[in-house]
Amino acid sequence: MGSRLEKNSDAVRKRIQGHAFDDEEGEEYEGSTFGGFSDYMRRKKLKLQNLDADLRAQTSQNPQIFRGIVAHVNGYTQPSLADLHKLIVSHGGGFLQYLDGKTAVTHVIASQLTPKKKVEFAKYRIVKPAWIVDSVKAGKLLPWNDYRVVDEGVKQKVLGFENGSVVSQASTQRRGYRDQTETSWYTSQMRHENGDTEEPPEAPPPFAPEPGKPREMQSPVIPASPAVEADDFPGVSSIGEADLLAAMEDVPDADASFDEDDDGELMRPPPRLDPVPARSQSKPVLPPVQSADVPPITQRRPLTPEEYNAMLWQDAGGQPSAQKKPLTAEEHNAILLQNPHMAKSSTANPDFINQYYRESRLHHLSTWKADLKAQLQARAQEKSSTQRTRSKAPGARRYVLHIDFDSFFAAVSLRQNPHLVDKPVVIAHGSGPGSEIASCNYPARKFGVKNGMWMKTALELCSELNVLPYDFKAYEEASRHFYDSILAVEGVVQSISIDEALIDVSEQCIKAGGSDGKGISEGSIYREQEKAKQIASSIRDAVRDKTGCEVSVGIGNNILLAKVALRKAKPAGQHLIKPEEVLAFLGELEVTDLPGVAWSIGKKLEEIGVKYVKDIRELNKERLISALGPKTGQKLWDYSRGIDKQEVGEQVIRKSVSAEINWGIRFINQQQAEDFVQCLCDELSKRLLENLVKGKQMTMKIMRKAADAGMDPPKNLGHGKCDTFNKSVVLGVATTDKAVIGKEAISILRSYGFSPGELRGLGVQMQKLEPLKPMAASTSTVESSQRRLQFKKPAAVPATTPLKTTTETEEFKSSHKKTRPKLADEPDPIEEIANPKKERTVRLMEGPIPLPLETSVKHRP
DNA sequence: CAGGTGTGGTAGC
DNA sequence: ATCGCTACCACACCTG
Repeated sequence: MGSRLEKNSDAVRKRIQGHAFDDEEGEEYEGSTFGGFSDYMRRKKLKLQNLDADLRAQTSQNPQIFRGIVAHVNGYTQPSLADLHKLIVSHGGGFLQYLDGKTAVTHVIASQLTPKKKVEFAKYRIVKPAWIVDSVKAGKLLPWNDYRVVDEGVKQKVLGFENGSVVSQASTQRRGYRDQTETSWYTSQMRHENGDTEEPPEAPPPFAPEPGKPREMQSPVIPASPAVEADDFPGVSSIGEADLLAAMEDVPDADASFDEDDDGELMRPPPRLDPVPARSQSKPVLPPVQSADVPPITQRRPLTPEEYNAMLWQDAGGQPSAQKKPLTAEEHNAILLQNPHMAKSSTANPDFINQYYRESRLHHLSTWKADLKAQLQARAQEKSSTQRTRSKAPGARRYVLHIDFDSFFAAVSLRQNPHLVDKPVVIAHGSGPGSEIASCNYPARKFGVKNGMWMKTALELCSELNVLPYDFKAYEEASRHFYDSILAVEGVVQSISIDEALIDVSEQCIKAGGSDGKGISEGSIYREQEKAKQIASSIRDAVRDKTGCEVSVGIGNNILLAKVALRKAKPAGQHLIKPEEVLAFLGELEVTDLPGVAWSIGKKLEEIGVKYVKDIRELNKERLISALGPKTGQKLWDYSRGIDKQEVGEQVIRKSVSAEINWGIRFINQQQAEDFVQCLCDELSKRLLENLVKGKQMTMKIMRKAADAGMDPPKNLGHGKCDTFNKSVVLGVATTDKAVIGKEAISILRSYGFSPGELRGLGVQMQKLEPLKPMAASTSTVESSQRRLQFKKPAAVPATTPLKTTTETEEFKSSHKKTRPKLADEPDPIEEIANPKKERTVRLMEGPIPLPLETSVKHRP
């Protein structure tokens, strides 16, 4: 296995090669030679002062094989520095005269290096000039590895590898986030204040506007939105291109967001983080176009779908033309988003985040689960504080019920459409090929349709599929009835999801058996089992009664067995696994039927000859552990023998809060990406407040289009094949402040220097959580967690346990008294809680949020 | 070896 | 068209 560094390096190479490939595809570059001035007169005349930009513009018909590369030449070379410079720039590369150790040169070109230089350049890829020359001759980017100056054996620690990918569309790149800020933005700011200047005077700042570039090129013209209309699209060149470019420019006050909190040095970003025009950041290789050529946007009409398609088709490389080159990711997105339907469902829509979360089933499932977990914990805590009798006899038999709706979404939605119950039905947003099937009824399953499947596949299996829409509100209601029924049973309850729960009813069953639950008394065991079956049966009746839907129940002596029994129980049934059946039952299951075993572990097991659970028993524990790791190995060893030590209802406190979106992400400039990240951080901050926690560590998650992935993934507005990048930063102090979180997140995003158009997914996460305030905990914890899903009257007992009682209490007191400088824009948590109405308005769910309390309180322990 | 970070896998419909 | 979330665990690898 390669190291992460090597893996990233591979990714970079793939990407570089991918670019070369993209560029070759669909365009004829034959005959274009270095300099490539032959087409010059055919091109629009451009007033440019910047030599590199000029050269690029003149030679954009050359294969842009060095796109994404930023080179620096060291020492005497053959060909000369000037010639290499021309070669690189005329083929899409970036060039830096100075190597200040901070800008992200991707390659250093040198014929040879002194030992000292080798050390100095240790973090760069050092290649021979022949790499450039040969690549140009070949018309494609050759692997730089073949032209290493430093021996293969020597570990070249390449700049930026640790940041993920070095090579991006950007001609220059920022240093890694860690390089700029050791721990957080604050510390870097401190260093700045101490006069640690980072830029040698002669070196241009990495992301500053290129000197000599006409100013109007770098500033903004039109925000991209559905409002952007175009009158014509004469191809992707001349005016059409100019339109797009204009639309892609940043808005004028790009740094306004950083200036608004003007209350001290702390809030000002370090100079190198200043927002810069998208042009210099994301589109360095593009020939600049005069804005004067852009007709006023208001004069244009929307494009017809055919026109969009035609444009995108050109992008796909169908038309060989010396004039045209593949669109950049930003150009592509700009065209895509001209389609109002696309714009509405993507980041181009200002209300995107709200709209998205309102419709995302996975978001709902996750938040429901978190809510339920919090409530059940509160309940358990309340219970244990009132009755201290939870003394489980060790070694006694246990009876666990796993209860679950049959095709939950489908069953609930079908109540409105009873005529379809015997027909194949799925729940999905639409019937397009990439629409995901959230739930399918049993008639549909007979065709092989499965949850999570894309519509395209499902329709191939079953052409007469009926698609019903989601009804999240109805699901919540059904769930409430479900949990009412579950909680009416005497036992320990654990929520698995909106429609699924575990109950440990051992106590009841053993009592019914009339023994201590340990000895082998057949009569007792029989009576225990019958009791469990009877409980299951009554739950099924109760839920059917209240919801009109079927639930199935698996019964076993531990969670594992209850879970696998449930598989056999479905649909509309129940199944109890007797102790003497356990080994035979489990043995015939495939390993991927075990909880926690899916395709990845399944594949690993297959490689060592394991397909069925019984095969696991043939392996010794060491073999299993060496293949899967110590924990997983041990767990599967146990599982295969029916052993599962986990208890129902084990309390786990929340360790992270996050918000991410990996669909509909289509930016056409850096500013949009950053604005979106800020919105995500606002959302995250809101969720922190709702959960009454603050976080000390933030992680930014980024998905970027894989080098070999097309611009448009098979799923509409989906993320397609991506590389993922995570970076975390430890904040000096735990916070909920969206401004602070946003700055850090944006800073990390920038440090990668990705082309905004290639971003496909973004997320922010807070960890190292601390409780927010003591007051909060006693007044409204329960409320905050029950705002959305409520099956029970709020308990009088706080739901959250302080993480560490002693220190936390201290911290509460101090933070309460201390007049810490209030950061701009920071909501006062106490204030927030004192005025819950403010919070109530925020929630995403439709309809009145607080569900009627009376209906849900059926049982009081 | 205890601690960190980043990556990957899994679960729910 | 389409709504590919989110919390948690485990692991690999690194540092001191």
